[in-house]
Order: sequence, then structure tokens, then C-alpha cells
Amino acid sequence: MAGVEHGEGGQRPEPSLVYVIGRVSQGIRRELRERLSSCGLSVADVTTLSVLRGRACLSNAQLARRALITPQSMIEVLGSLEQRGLVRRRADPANARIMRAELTAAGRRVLARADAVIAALEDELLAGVAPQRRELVRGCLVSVMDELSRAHEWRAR
Amino acid sequence: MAGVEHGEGGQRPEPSLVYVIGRVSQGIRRELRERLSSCGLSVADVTTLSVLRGRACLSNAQLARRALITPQSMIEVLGSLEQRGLVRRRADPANARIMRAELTAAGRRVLARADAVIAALEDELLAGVAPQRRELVRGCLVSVMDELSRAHEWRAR
DNA sequence: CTTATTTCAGTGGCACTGAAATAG
DNA sequence: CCTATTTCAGTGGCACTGAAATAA
Repeated sequence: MAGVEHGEGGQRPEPSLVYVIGRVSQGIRRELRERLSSCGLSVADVTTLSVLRGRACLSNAQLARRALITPQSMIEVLGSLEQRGLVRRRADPANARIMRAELTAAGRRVLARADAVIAALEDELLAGVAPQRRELVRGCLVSVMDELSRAHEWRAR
Repeated sequence: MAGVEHGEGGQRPEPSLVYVIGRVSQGIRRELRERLSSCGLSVADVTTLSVLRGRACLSNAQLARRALITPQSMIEVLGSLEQRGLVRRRADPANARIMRAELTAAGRRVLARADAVIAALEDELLAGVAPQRRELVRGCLVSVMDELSRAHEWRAR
């Protein structure tokens, strides 16, 4: 008599969007952590690599703002990625203090493998959502992300 | 010449939904951590309290499954909540091994304060999203959450 | 002098794996 | 025995605050 989790069909109050996102993010991070370990990447690694893709040569501070974490946190992720040869860093010609980062060929390769893992996960998770709705949800979340970026940058001053 | 982050208007590849959720969740967790500290609550605390609301008397294992974390992780959160008198735990009359948890009056009170904080955050974040779309987003994320629950329970065996 | 960036050091929340005891 | 739950112990990823040095 262990898994007695029968419906109890009471009308529960609808959980707010923030609560739902919190739970979803918890689950996704868990799944990603497990599946990405085969690529030798952490969740933070992949986030940073993906931010770096197509927008080469970002500074540590810029990366931190885009990933919504502090510069100090980004330093550690970036240091690990550089050590493994997935990212290359060079001093900005116009400002010797700024270190601009970009993907290496190896970084691009491993990111492509991670993309496949993530695409597979996404297919599973969105099995019950119509394709046109997926794009709509993505758009709304991008809007939320922009709002968060504003709050984050504001707080960083 | 510090914040040179001008548009560079290149057409970047659309970030996948998993990536977007990852960034949004990072930002929301950050905001919540900061704002909830005034209530003396962590993000994990609020998640657990909200799961417990309306579904009184859940076991530690049930709570863990609903919060998409391991029973061991939930033990710590629950222990902290119990110590602070926000949650009460009692042995199940039918199974002395199972400890069923429920909110105390104090727990309900502090959760109400957290709800106000969360509602305010939600209003800010969804400023750019039409009301009818919000419900659509919520519905899709609930669907994703169900899928994650299945994966989580499956892996727990 | 002021501001932005990089970076070192220490701290802490939070989830993890492994393993054990208990109850049905 | 077998399964589910609870719980202790140790580990680790990851983001944090604080503070310092450097460059424009």
C-alpha cells in the first residue's frame, strides 16, 4: 500500500505561472544534468556555450548579463570551459583589460552533440502541445526573459 | 566604453524552448531568492509549502515526486520547515512508517505573504503578454510538467 | 576620481549518490 | 523476500557576497 496517490478529484486552485515555471525548470535541469553528462557538460556549460554561439567575442561581464548570473559565477564556468579547450579567450585590442571569449572548433562540436540531446528532450516534453502553440509559448517566454534581463541589469549597478 | 552591447542586428538562430526555459528559470530563481528573503523563505521552501497547500497530509516521498526532486532532498527542506513550525508531521494511522505532513496556521500565514510577493513578480514579468495568452502558456507548461513527472517517477524505480 | 571589468577568496543553498533501518 | 518509506552521511555543482587590482 505504498503508492496511494489516487485522484481525490477536488478542485484545487490553479497554480500560478511562476510556480509552474519553477517546477518545470526543476525537472528540466534534472533531466539535462543526467543526459548531458554523456557529453561531459554541465547545465551551466551548455547555457554559456549556447549564448556564445553566433555572438562570438563576448566579454565575461556580457556573458553574465545574458545568462542572468553574476560575473563571478560566469568566471568559474568560463575558466572551466577554457581549460577544456571548448572556449578561447583573447584580450580586446582596444581594451587590454577585457577578455573576449569565443567558441573553438571543439566547442562547436560538443555543443552540436548537446543540441541533439536537447532536441530529443524537447520532443518528449512537447509531445502533448500543438506545434503552433509551441512557437507562441516560446515567444511569451522570450518576453519574460527580456523583462528579467532588465531587472537583472538594473540590480547590477 | 564599457557597456558596448549595441544591436549588431544579425539574424540569430532562434533559441530552442528548453534553452529559453533554462534562462527564464535562472532569472526567476534569482528574483525569488532575493524577494523571498524578506519572508525568511527559500525558493525550495515556497515550492514545498505550495505543493502542500490544499493537498494536506502528503508523505515525504509524495512531496518529492510532486516537486520533481529526490526524497533525500525533500527530507532536508521538510525538516527545516518543521523546525520553524511552518509544517506539522504525523505518523499515518495505517502505516507507522509514513510521516504525513500538513501546513500549520503559521505556515499558511507565511505562504500567503509569499504569494503576494510572487503575484507582484508575475505581474512585472507578464507585462508584455496578453492575458488570454498567459493562460495558454500556463496550460502548455502544465503539460510539460506532467511529462517531466512521468520521466521522474520512472527513473525513481 | 569614477566606472567597468576581471578575478581571488570564502560561503551557502540545494540537490545528488550511497547506504541503512523500518514497516507492510 | 520484496517493496516503499524514511533518514543519515558525504559529495558536488553552482551561484552568491565581499574585496582587490587593473584599465579607460
